[in-house]
Amino acid sequence: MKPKILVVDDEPEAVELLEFNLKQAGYAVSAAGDGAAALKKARAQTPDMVVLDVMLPEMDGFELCKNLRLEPATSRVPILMLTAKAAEIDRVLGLELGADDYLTKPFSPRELLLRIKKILSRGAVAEKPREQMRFGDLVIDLPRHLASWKGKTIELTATEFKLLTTLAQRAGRVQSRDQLLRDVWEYDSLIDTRTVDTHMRRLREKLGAASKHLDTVRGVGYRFVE
Amino acid sequence: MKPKILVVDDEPEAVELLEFNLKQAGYAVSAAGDGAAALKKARAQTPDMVVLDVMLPEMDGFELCKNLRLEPATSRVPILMLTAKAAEIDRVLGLELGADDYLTKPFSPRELLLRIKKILSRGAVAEKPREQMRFGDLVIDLPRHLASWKGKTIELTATEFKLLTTLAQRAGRVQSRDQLLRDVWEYDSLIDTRTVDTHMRRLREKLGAASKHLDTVRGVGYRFVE
DNA sequence: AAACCGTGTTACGGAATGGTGACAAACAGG
DNA sequence: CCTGTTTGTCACCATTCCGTAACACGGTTT
Repeated sequence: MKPKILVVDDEPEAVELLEFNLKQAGYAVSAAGDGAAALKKARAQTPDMVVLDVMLPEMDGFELCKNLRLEPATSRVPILMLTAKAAEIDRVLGLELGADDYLTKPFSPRELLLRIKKILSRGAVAEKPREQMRFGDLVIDLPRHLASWKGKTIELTATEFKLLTTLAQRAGRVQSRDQLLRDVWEYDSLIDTRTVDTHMRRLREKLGAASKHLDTVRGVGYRFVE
Repeated sequence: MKPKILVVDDEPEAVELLEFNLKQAGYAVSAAGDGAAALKKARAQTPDMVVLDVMLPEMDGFELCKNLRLEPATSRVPILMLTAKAAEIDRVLGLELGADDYLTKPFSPRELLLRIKKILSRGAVAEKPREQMRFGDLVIDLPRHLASWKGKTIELTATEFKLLTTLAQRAGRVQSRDQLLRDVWEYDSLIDTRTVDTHMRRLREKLGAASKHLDTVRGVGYRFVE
């Protein structure tokens, strides 16, 4: 599972540039153009990191940073601040705001990626994906894009495979349909759809006996059990 | 009011060194030499933070960390791990253990104090909902969406589960029916309050012996007791 | 002691939920 | 351009779940 990064900047070109570079580097990126939207997205997605421009309309970066720290859901998410003035640095990193690092504009993409990597590797969150998983007779191999049951490979389509791996990597924890739509389909909008159900059905059909690992939690979502 | 810090290490000299530095910096310090003693002290004092050496006789640091997280009284206390090997870091900070930060030996006192200050400044505000709770033989696991009694899972519907967790997270405090309707059902209007009663009954029935945790407070509401 | 209040208990019909089969659009490969 | 596969959506149905009403019970008040 790629680390999720939330980019907050009011200039569309800046967002686009950041987004391109981060995606290139293998991160999952979402963006927000103002403080209110950023708070909302952060709450909903709990990203692994927030990259945040100080200059924002309405709620400025400082304010947003404080708010992120105040909410239980986001208080521990690392924050990287983008600032124009070197004079602000002390305040940014101080206890009052508690950002994890800063960058002064202009900066190179390489510089940015280095900072991000450093913060994430420091271990704030960073749940690195397991490349191969085995649950009894069920083996899932990510790089080979293969799933097998008792040594016999199971033919899965791309979506089915991604759904299976997403569930398996969070084994034990229930995933809501919305979460799955975001993580597997990469939808932002919350369309009410039975799509997830249908794909679960197809997945179960193909897995056969191995489908005992896929639990339905009525009223909540689905869960992979070991 | 000085923040209380519990230091856990089996080497007396190490404890002394830590104690000196922390007291110098204005913290109230207590110490424990092994896992069992640490658990007992943590329960009794509920410190603001635990500094914990991984290498311990009997119960090692990992085990202790897990146990601290499981008990309601200490599950939210930030933990700073002292570890010798960089290889262990992932596990320490991962979901399984959930320490808040780590330091590799050897480290300077200044470094230690910086980490502590940072964690405390953040954790003071962050009352994040507990993901797992244990009350005697009753275990409630939010992400897995599972409740169990003496290791045996209890089948609960979505609403019943939410009702149980809502009460358990505010253990000790009485919740009025209106409050429960707001928090569990997310209703604004005042509908028939007997709905809560009915669900409490179903919950008690399914919990069996564990229903001793659910108190009725006549004329007020319900309360979860430990 | 009787009326009363708050809660426990039981039962039931409507509503929500998820499984299933079918289908058409989108897509990929030759 | 054709063909077979994949994928999102829909309608239908069995099942489960939930809210309400009605009644029973015990403690409290008058």
